[in-house]
Amino acid sequence: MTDDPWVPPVVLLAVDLVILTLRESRLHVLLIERGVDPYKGTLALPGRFLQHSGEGITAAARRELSEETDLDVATLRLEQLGVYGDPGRDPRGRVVSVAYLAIAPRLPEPSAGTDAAAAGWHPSDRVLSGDLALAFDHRRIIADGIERARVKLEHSALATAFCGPTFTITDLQRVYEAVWGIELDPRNFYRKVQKTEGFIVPAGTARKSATGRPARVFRAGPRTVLHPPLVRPAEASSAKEQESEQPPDRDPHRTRSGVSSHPGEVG
Amino acid sequence: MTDDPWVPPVVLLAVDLVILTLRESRLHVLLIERGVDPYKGTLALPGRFLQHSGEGITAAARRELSEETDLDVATLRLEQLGVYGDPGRDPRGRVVSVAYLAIAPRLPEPSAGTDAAAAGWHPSDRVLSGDLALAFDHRRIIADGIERARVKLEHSALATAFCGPTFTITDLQRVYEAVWGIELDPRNFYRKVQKTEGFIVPAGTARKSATGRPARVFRAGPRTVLHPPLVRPAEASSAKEQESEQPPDRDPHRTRSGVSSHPGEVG
DNA sequence: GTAATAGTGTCTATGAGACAATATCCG
DNA sequence: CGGATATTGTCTCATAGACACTATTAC
Repeated sequence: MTDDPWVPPVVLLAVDLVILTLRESRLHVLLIERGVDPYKGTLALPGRFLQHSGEGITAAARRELSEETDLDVATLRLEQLGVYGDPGRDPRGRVVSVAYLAIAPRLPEPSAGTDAAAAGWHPSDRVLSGDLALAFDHRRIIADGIERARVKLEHSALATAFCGPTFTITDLQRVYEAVWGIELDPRNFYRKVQKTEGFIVPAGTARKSATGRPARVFRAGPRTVLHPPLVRPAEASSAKEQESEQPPDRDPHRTRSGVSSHPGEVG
Repeated sequence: MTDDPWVPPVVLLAVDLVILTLRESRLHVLLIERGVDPYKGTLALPGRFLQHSGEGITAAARRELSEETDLDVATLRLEQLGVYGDPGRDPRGRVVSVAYLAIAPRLPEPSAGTDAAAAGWHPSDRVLSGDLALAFDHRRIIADGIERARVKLEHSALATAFCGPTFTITDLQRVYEAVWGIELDPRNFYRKVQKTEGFIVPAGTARKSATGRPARVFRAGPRTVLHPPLVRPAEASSAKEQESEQPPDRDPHRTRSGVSSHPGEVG
């Protein structure tokens, strides 16, 4: 806050959503195809400008989320990722965007939003690898969002948000494997998850599968913070990220896991 | 990003800085006393509006930092904390503020900034406890910043940023103790820090102290990410924070340590 | 039976935490 | 020397990871 009497310049404020889900054991992100310039025809994150001066930022994000998904917005969580406001990131002028991260269980095909020619799920690795062209700085926002999800999987019960109301321990393992991009030992994972009291709780009957022994079914427990954390192996960070996801380090306080993967770090 | 042809509302964009340092083994935050309304005479974070439409957000933050401290800005690190943009947080209108976290070694008394009647260091616990009145939502911003620092201490070499160019292992321990608000065993801390290769490296001669055996001197090493992390004990999180720092939970994915202590989380 | 997945038991290496013991300064 | 702090050593317990083994289904 400054007290300068002179009138400061104004900016346009937008929200962008990184909505992640699992489809066929792979991490996907929801993208829309832009219907107008700039970047007409290019894939982009769902987002919108603030509708009016009194609209809260998270309120705008929540509204956008409900437009893009058919889910009950009240059950979904939104977490602020950060601000992306480089001058020149949007040719229309000074647009500052607040990015949010949302995790969704397997969804039906998304309903096309008002301003979206098409909305659909895209594998995260295709996005990160540069296989797909993205509008604005949205590739970086997605990379930051995925890294945030990776970290949160270690320390919070976020993984259950990828699953439906009930799930098996194997389901949960697939979440970790997809987001972290590695394989885990099912037996150690099983014990680890079970031992973390309150993480998951039994939910009735066993679920039969086409083959093999039916698995017990669980639902998310009251515990939201994993203590001790479910540490991801070193490979899960260094290996995959350095080649694809992370741009050259800009700040010494970021590296392995994106402990400081928050946008806007500067030296 | 939305494609609506209609003109969206604009907001004023500001940056606010949470600058932390250690003084007499206690965590302090830099505050200025506001010279004009609103909140004239109240303590607040140093901050400013964007100077012109082409100014980058981090550039603005860096500029504000150099105004408030005499330090070489190039050596300091700025990390984005989040966006604080609730309607009504600023009586002057729709002001959205991007908060940054900076860690500083022991500084000389700060130079009064242009718009500050006075600038000075204040113990963090007095701020968090509500002992001191703060302008706007700055108490929450500070709480978020401190929590971020606590987490980063676990996973990154951030602690060295609190120290001068060289320091002893005991110096480093005091950083952890002050930020985490607990006491650590010097012997275990010593080994732990030494074992983490690249965290700190010897820097020449031993430093003599008034009493006791002189300690070896180190400087920050190349390693910026601690792997495995320097886990803080459970008491360091739950105990202190629940009473003072954290408001009632708003999101199930936050609790112990502020894994998700990023602002703006909503259900 | 076999195939396949779920779940349990066990061993080992490593790290955390407690804490005794030693080293090196000042006076 | 005694007081104080630094540094090293050692012991114990808990956990992670590897992996053999048993259980329960479908066919």
